[in-house]
Amino acid sequence: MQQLEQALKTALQTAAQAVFGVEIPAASLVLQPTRKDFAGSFTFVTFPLTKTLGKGPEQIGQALGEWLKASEPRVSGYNVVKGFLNLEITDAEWLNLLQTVLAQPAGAPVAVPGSPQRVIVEYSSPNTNKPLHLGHLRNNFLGYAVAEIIKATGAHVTKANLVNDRGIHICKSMLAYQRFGHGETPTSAGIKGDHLIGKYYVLFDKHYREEIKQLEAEGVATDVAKKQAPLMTAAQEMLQQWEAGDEEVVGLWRTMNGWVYEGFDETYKTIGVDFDKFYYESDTYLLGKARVEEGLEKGVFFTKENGSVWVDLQAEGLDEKLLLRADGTSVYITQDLGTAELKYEQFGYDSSIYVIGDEQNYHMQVLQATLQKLGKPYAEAIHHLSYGMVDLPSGKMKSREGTVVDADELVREVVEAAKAATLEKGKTEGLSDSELEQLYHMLGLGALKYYLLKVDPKKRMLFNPAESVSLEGDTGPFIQYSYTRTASIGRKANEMGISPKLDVTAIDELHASERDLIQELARYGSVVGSAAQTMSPAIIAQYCYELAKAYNRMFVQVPFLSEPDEAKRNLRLALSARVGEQLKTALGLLGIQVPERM
RNA sequence: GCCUCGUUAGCUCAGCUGGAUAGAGCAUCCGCCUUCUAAGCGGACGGUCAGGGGUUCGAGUCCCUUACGGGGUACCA
Repeated sequence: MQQLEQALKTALQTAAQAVFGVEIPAASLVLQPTRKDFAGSFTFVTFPLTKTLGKGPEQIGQALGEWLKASEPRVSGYNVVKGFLNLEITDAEWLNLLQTVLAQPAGAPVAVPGSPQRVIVEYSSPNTNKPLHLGHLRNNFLGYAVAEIIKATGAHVTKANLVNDRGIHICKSMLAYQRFGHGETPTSAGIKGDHLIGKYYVLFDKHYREEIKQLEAEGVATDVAKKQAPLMTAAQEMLQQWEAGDEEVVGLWRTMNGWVYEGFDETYKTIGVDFDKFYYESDTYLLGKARVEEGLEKGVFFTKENGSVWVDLQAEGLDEKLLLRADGTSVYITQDLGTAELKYEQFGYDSSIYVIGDEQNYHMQVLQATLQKLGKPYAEAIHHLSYGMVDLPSGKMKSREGTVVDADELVREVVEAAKAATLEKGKTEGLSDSELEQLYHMLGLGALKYYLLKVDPKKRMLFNPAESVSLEGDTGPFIQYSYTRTASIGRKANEMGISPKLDVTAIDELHASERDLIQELARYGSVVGSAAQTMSPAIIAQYCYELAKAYNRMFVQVPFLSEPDEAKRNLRLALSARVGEQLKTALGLLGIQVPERM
């Protein structure tokens, strides 16, 4: 595709030289895809040339078009509408393009010049005090997809999960468990470990609020009550015990975190995300202090009277930021400084991506600026894939108000919806029970993943339950369905004993739907490139949709197996097979699997 | 207050470095299954691109401004 465009650009320059004796400035030498309602495939805008040439836009278009039609073999025709020169490409050139596409396997790495080679993507990064919810799903799907997309550019990618396994929030669950748990376990309760812990986190909050209410009734001011409530002080005590290595507390912490990890593992498995490396905040939270020391020695950080350590980022347009508390304990950013260094030591990345919600934009700026102050070589390599919140039709998700959408439950629902729809269609006789279960799972998750990934990550999005399980239109199952059509055609061809040999020389004319499809297929490389660069799986999702649509249009317009002309039939079978492979790999980048039948 | 992001069809979203009559899906309505999967295809309806200025051959896109909304601005994470 790029070669074709490049060739046309050079031809345009030659044309301008031959006809007008001038050079087209690089800025004006832009080709854009022709709008659907006009004939042609590439459009050159002649407006910018009117000044230098002193001629009308149409006149210029006519002259250039005429020259190209006569002298450029790739151009079969042209038309001029106002300042737009639309170029039509010969079928031979389209077939040429198809051959270069087919020369590479569909899953072959797409080289992107100047793209990073060693990449680490940190995503998921859950707290271990409650189960995953809808917001985590967006994070997980984004992280997984971005990692896969960058892999597709040939880079070496490490998927990392920084587990936030320590802190006051964990102690709250632990404390509630101690008080009200009666030795309950996930097995004895028959509840997934993460949900069990989540139950106690909620329980803590409930009792805590009762205590506050009671204190308030006794005439204590609200903010004082919040600090003085017995449960809160007990939780803080527990955190100190934990940091001091108290055996009982640490033991309980290990047990309860263990339950949570079992629960998370199960969820990760069902939603199909994975990690190459786990970091635990309990291991890394002290590492940042060494970086703070380093900054003080280098004189880029400073100490206030009370002993707290700060960095002054006002020159960078930020504020003074605290790096270490007066009592010497670390804050949020302290740990991040440590983890960044650790990751660099272990993986030597030239790009380190953090998949974190956009409420932390400022924090990430501070992190990067602070690392720059320290003169860290990897500071520039830090990229924040900042994504927007997922809103519900009822408004914001708030865990305290119980308006969160639980991840496990949501997955069950989408799979159930896929099952119901599949049974209704009744096209799956002959599949075994386990194959059917797999199919429902693929479709349900396909719908959910596509739904969450098709929106630009940076934007806040609305989660509409009905639309997330929808199977029609711009949805995952629509694309999966298109894939099964290619698979079906392939099977039938096999049964009929056809092993298509593509002979492009025997084809005199292409159908419009075939040209469109070739153009779609040829775009894939640049699509992956820009998705990787902008860290946007939405671009891949859109592409899958466009490709599937182009295929379906062709599917209803021309015959495949019953095409009498053998050369044409083979071309279509080759196109169909390629579309299937391409859809499979592209959906794979989004973590979406494809069934052979549905 | 300051910083930052957003506002496109009834709803959910596309719209690449400014380019043609602003595009999809859903919803509503109308067609198409005795030939390869109708989870499909075609068509209709639907827009003062939040408002106002500016830059230019040309602005949804760039600049300024107003309104509304989100997020941030903690010795919380």
